[in-house]
Amino acid sequence: MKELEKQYDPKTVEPYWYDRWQQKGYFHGDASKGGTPYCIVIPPPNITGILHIGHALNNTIQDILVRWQRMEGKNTVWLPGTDHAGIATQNVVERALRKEGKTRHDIGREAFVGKVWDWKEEYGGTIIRQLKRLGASCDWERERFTMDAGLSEAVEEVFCQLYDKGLIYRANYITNWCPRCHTALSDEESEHQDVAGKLYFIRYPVKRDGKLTASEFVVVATTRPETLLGDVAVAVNLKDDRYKALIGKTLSLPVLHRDLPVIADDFVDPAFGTGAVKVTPAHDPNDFEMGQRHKLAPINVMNPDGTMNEGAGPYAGLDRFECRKRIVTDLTAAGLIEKIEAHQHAVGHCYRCDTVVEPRLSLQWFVKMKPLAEPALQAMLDGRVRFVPERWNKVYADWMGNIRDWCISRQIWWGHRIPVYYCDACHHQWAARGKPGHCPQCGDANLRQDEDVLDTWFSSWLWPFSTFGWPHKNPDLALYYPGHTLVTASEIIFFWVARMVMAGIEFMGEVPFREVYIHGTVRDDKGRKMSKSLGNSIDPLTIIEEFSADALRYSLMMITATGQDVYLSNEKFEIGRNFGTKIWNAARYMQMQDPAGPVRAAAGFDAALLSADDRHILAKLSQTIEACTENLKRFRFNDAAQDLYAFIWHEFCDWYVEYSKDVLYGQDAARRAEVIKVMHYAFSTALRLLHPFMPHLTEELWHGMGYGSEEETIMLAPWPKPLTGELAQWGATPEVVQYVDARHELIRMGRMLRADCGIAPGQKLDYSIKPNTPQLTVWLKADTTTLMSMLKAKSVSVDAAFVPAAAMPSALTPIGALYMPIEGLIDVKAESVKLTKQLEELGGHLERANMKLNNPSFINKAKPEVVAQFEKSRQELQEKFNKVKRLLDMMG
RNA sequence: GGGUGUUUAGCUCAGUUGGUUAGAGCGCUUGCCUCACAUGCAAGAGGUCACAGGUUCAAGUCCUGUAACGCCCACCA
Repeated sequence: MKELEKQYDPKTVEPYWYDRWQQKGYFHGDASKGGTPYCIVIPPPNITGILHIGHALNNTIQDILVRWQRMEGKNTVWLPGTDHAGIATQNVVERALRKEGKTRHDIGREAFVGKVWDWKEEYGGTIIRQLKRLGASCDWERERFTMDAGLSEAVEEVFCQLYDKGLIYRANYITNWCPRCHTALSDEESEHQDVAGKLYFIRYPVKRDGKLTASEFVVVATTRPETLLGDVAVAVNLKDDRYKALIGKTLSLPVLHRDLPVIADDFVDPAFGTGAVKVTPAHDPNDFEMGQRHKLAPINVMNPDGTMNEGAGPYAGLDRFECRKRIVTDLTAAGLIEKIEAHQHAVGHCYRCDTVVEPRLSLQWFVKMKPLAEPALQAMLDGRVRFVPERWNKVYADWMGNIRDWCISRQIWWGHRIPVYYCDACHHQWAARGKPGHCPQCGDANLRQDEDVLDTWFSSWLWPFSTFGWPHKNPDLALYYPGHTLVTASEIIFFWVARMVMAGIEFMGEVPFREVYIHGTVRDDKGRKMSKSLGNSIDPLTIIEEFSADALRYSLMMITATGQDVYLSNEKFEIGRNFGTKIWNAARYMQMQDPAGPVRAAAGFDAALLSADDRHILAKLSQTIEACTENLKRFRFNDAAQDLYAFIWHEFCDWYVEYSKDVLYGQDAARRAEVIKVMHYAFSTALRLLHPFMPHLTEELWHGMGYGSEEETIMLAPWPKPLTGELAQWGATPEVVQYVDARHELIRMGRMLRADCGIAPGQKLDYSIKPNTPQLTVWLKADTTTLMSMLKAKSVSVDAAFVPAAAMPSALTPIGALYMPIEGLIDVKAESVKLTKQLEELGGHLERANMKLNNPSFINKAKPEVVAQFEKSRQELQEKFNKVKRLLDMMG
């Protein structure tokens, strides 16, 4: 126990406690200790990354869950680590290399990969250090990297299993190609962006009897004129009368003068463009399929870097966009451009470098996804894994249901090299774990390994079990798999979450986590995504510097409604800072009153000495425990944060501390001791609830106040339980709560009157409250009309008989008396619900009765007495109905 | 094109199974450096709950439609 400084100093306090927690090993989970596991794996940030505000949000949420569950006594692991981020990291190192005037090809594969490792050693830990500054209670002893030995082993194992099962294949196919990164991309890595492009209408001359006709053309529309160099046909719809006669005829490809057949294909939509489509199998996925259907060999006219190759004839060597310009110029000169229209369409962009993606034919590796997706979809439908908020279930299901094969090969050097080997002697090809010495078929030792590396996500999708030592069986894997919760943003549901579910089921036989909490995206105050290029990003470390890590964490939680996007600006962080200051000062107040208070508080209360206010704050505390816990269970972090804020600031500080001053500065020693006990009880409990949100401040106060011994930590203090039994024991009944709440209302009204009537704050007024009909008598210098209207606005009843003038101090004018009915308050909601049920029942009867009476067959068949009797009872019912309705109206 | 989210105070947002007077923070107005806290205290003003219908005794909340903005997915060249 030490005296609290006047000013809280997070800059020294926060790192102090974080280091201590780490030294003491509080973050580490030990499988041999057994118990109920609670495991979260971190979405591994890229080694190229620096902590941005989205990470801060994501990791604060995870830390809150983990710290809460740790206090609940679970065997907790939050497994941290980083992702090697293939393309992104390679780009960074290549850029550095370029500054030296070199390319990766100049230094060779091995040296380049060595350089990336060097870079990783030097800079790859940045984000980890930043997570520590945030207060993340990760199990750092378990830190993993997607390229470390264990994970690489898992990657090879998975590749071989899928390969041997026939789920991995190699094929020539149109893939998304990034000409800047020189690699294929998966569909997910190609981001569609709307682009204001142009639709070029180009004339293809028709040949008759092998000769060009001067005036006959087929006009095709395209957004990428340069690809016409790779055309092998023009397609029309069989049902399109305009072109029927041309099917089977020959056209001449502009510029290159190649002969192109006119073919018929259902794919062509007669309503779009001109109804005639150029067929370019090497540069368009649809055309590729058409080419296959019609057995037309593709012509590739582009190099991997996006320049035109020798197939482009005179345009060889030009960049694709330069070529586009030139070809349009040339076509225009030749009179072959019919028109050019503006055309808005979606174009794929590389998710790493934002270059326009080129659909391009190349030899790539793929994973067959359907067999993996079906059980993963089923797991969600069964509820074995569920998304919060629920709406993401549908997004997940849609993707799983329409899944396409996953292109997993990348033409880069940084990553897990594809473990496929080729024997040139016998042309055998196989996948192997570890580096094989010779060909298993012919024994030849002259082997080649595939040059490509795997998609980064091919290691990420194994993260929940590869990090625990899979494929080797071990106690960690047995206890901590499957994990409990996954916390992430919606952007990587397809990249990562969905694929982890598939891998978990395929290789572990069970989903990797039970629930997936999808939080919102952090945006700036104009609704834009935070990004470096926009210059609108808020650097969490700057915020930590200016406010504190706890302030950052708490503020983020206050404004993050479940799954909603967060709009952020700098001043939002004042919430957390001010809250921290408030708490600090409340603690100082208590310490000043009685430094030994916490010790005495441990003794428990003497119920007979508790006042209504004491009981009230204890009841509110219990409500807060319950609400806060429930809200954490439901991922309602903003509500939980709000609960704590309202309790600590408004109940505890605004009311209870103020109330306590009367007692603590007073003479009644027994009451004084009791109030101090209550105060410490409430405060220390609130600190525990707040710990997951503001870990450093709460630990500092836990020790500063002396709630735990030097060797203890609030991190492992038990999570508070609602005080159901205790409240009854202490006499903290709902009536007491209602009474005190009502009195607060009265006091507020008194203050209002003071303020409105201009009574100086220093001037004492005489408020008297009588039991049962607590009456506030106010003497004020104001007229009755004013008071009446004020009271009316607050809908408080005013006794018609004012206090007799004789009873007033002569210097003041009596103006009114205020009544607050405490006994006999009607629970309008409960009563209404009761009546509503009655009404529904009556309504049902009534409707049936009406139906019967309106039914001709009933009237005809029934005896008149029966009808009369029926009519009578229907009227009675109606009356009853109206009565209930009137009652309801009165209450409403 | 399909899906999905948002629209509530000047601003940023809560508002759970429909139910008492629609809340919070910031900002604003007024008065206070009152012995924990001016990063504070007390009081106040400020709302046609996007719009139009509907269901209900009762709608910010449920249903139908409309509009604006946003996000995701998508091989009409």
